[in-house]
Formats: sequence, C-alpha cells, structure tokens
Amino acid sequence: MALGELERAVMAQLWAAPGPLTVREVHDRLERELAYTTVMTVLGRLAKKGVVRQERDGKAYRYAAASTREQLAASLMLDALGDVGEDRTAALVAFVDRVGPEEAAALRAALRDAPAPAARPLPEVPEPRVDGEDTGPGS
Amino acid sequence: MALGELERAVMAQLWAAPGPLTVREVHDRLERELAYTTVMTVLGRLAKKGVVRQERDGKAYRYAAASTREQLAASLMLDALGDVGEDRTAALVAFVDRVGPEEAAALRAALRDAPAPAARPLPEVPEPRVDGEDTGPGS
DNA sequence: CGTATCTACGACTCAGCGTAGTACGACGGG
DNA sequence: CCCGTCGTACTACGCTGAGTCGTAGATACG
Repeated sequence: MALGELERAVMAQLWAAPGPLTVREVHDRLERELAYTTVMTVLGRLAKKGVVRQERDGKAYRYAAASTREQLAASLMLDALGDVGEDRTAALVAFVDRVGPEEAAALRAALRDAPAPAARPLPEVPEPRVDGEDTGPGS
Repeated sequence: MALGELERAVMAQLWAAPGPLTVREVHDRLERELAYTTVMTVLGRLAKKGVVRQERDGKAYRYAAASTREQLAASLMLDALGDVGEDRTAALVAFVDRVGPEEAAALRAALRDAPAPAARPLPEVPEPRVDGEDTGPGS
C-alpha cells in the first residue's frame, strides 16, 4: 500500500493545510509544474485507496487526509510487521535493536501511557474501496 | 523495496531451510508448479536486491537469505517509519497504540534488554547491488 | 452565447513482478 | 566421441501500479 513519490507530495500538502483542499489548491501549492488533471487523477487514486476523504463542496470536491501522517506511518509499520508471518515478537526485538535512542525513548513513553489497550482499530484508512461501495450503510 | 508474492514464497523456503539451497531445491520445495527458470529468475532478482546471498558451489549456486525474517521485517518497519518525515516519535506513539498486548510486551522486553543501543547497523540487507559489485568482506 | 471551471474517463509511459523460453557451457554414460 | 542432462545467462511478454496528461461533458457566470 506504500504511496508513490507524487502521492506522498500531495499528501504532504493535505497534511500541511488547515482544512480540506480543492484540486486547484493542491495543484497550486505543489512546486512541480503539473497538469491540473494529473493532480486530480492522483487525488482520485488516493481517495480510492482510502487515504484521502472526498467531500463535495458545490460543484467541486474538497480533499482531506483520512488519517494523520503518524497514523499512516503506523499503519505501514503494522503492515510490514504483519508480513513477517508468525513470530512478530522477534521482529519487534530486531526493530527496537535498530531504532535510535530518541525513538526508544518515545516507545518507552508510549508503552507507559498505553498499559493494556486491546488493539482498538481506528476507522481511518479503511479497506481500499472497490467501485460502487457505500461509505456507510449505517447498519 | 517490498517483495512480491512469489518472492516472499521463495524467501520462506530459504528461511525454513537449514542451509543454503540450490535453485533446484527451492524449486522442488515450492508447492506451485513453476518452471525451473522462473525460480532462477526470482532468486537472481532477490540477489540483486541484496536480500539473498549467492555463493558458488561447484558449477551451481547456493542461495541463502541475507538476513533473518525478523531483521527484514524490522528493515521494512524502519522504512515505513522513515517515510513519515520528521516527527518519528508521534508515529511511534500511534504505532504502540495499535499493536496488541503481546507485541507491547515484546517491545517492553526488548527495550529493557537494549538500554542504550547506538543504532548499530547490521551488515545485512545492503544497498541494492548495482552491477558488478563486491559483496564485501563483511566479517 | 461564450468562457472558465470541474469532474469523468481514457490513454500512454515506465518500472517491478510473475512467468517462461532459448542459448550455451560443463559433465557423465554409452 | 556424441548426446542427453543440469545449470546459468540473457531475453521477453503480460500485468499492475504510478506518473502524466488530453479530451469530453456538465455547469455556472458575465
């Protein structure tokens, strides 16, 4: 699910903005000289992947990141951890073996704050949307 | 750098084996009905990426995983963490917020064992090899 | 009406992966 | 000595995802 280069650049703009952006706004904020439709395509793909939320604003759409940068990074890390197969704990040991002291400290603090949370899943970054799928049937 | 489906299956065989395997051995252990040359190509690509070590054995080659499954997973996790940009600590907080209790315990234990690890880099998983490059006398 | 602005959809390129065929050298049995 | 077997090297083809854009259609506004 890793994002491409341009996709990351677009996400950076969405994260940096105070609120949802239109295609044009994203396009104007990007340094690169891209066609308007290129940005639109990328935003559409990001929306299809679920990392971006699309909300109507009159004729146009506004786009906002579905999760924070940190949550997305955490998701990616979970994915990498899951790929290992069974022995997650050994992988985690190898992981902390290679993070710097600051990161180790952050991990320690985070573990202190979250004593026994039963892996509550966030609603963000849902399954990649498959065509005409309702975002919320509301049970 | 994420591996593809078949690449993962091949790595699984290499990790499961007690020692380096020849192409034929990997081919025979894989469930799928693949052409011998398919396995050879995949092993070659894995070697070019540096996740597999190629050592001569008479006429043939033997292939071994360059790092353990756990180390590779840790590398992938580091990559995901690095992509976030600056605020690594926040990402780590989000990460521990979403791992299960067992993983949290593993993290705690690992952090206990490694009090001040100055990010020592492993020799495994080197830069993707570019053409004729020496594998290095690494230990 | 004409123009500007959006979205929808398709198309093209390039790289990575899955898959395999062919060419060619080394080796051992008749 | 010749041939089939085994193994490598090289090339190729189809598919998918990402980057890039063009064109067509809807719509609002002077």
